[in-house]
Amino acid sequence: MPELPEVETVVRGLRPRLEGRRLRRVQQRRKDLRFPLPARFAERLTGRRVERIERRAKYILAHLDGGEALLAHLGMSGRMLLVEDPDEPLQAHDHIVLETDQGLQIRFNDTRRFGIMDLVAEAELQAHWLLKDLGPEPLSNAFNGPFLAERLAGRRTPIKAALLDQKIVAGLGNIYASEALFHAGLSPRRQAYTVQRGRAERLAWAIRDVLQRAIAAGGSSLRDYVQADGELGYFQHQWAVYDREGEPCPGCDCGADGGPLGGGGIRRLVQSNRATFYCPRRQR
DNA sequence: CTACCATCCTGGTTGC
DNA sequence: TGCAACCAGGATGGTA
Repeated sequence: MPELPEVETVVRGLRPRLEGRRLRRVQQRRKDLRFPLPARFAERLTGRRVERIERRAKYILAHLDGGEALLAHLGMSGRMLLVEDPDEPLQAHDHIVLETDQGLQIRFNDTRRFGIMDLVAEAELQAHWLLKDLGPEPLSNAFNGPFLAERLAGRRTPIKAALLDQKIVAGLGNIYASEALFHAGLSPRRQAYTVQRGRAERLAWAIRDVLQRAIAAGGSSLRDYVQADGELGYFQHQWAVYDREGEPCPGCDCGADGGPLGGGGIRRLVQSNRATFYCPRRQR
């Protein structure tokens, strides 16, 4: 599930339990996730103190003493489970277990194994191949209407696809891309280069707003997804269009029959092999 | 550049 | 009920 708000929620859950703690035991239960884990992964983590945890786009960065950082990505199904009792049996797909000097375990569980972990020297972090091309943080001051307009200029790809491009904005995924376009009143099919000036301003604002509201709600929980602290986010109840095909969108009579634009409510379409949801009345 | 597709993997849901 | 097809929050890489 993890897009920016979910990763931010996980980071906030991990911080109080991990920052300042030393890793006394690390288990690596398979040699790879999406990519091979680095050489001597568990040994290099064991005994290290976690100085600070931060989020960059959908990545989790745990800065360690000794000059390295643990880089983690949750992929599609990755979860960080906090387990108080180290004797609790491991579950299927628990791939990595970090145990702190207080006896708390953080179990990285990832059924589909699209997740990533790597150990990177601090000095090489900026240039890391997974991080170096990322666009700006959408919640930072660097991200605004004029910036977005400039990045979209000349691009013939649909705006929905452009929003999923992590080089343009870092951290949006399939759910929040649909949601942001709805709130900005822009059709997902619109060519990216036509989003300029006022439209870019509205879209940048909608992106920030939807991400901030999702973070405030603790992210969106699907199926059994649980945050690091065991709580369930509830932003999925505030989705305006995502996964709501056929329902009327909020504050619009698009569900009603008739009218020049027809009815039937929220529509689903496939772009770049991904589902997009939108309201044909409110989004142009 | 861009569009499209396959790919990595598992498991839940849908439809016949 | 059984089973196969389809679908899923990400992201890359190859091809045309």
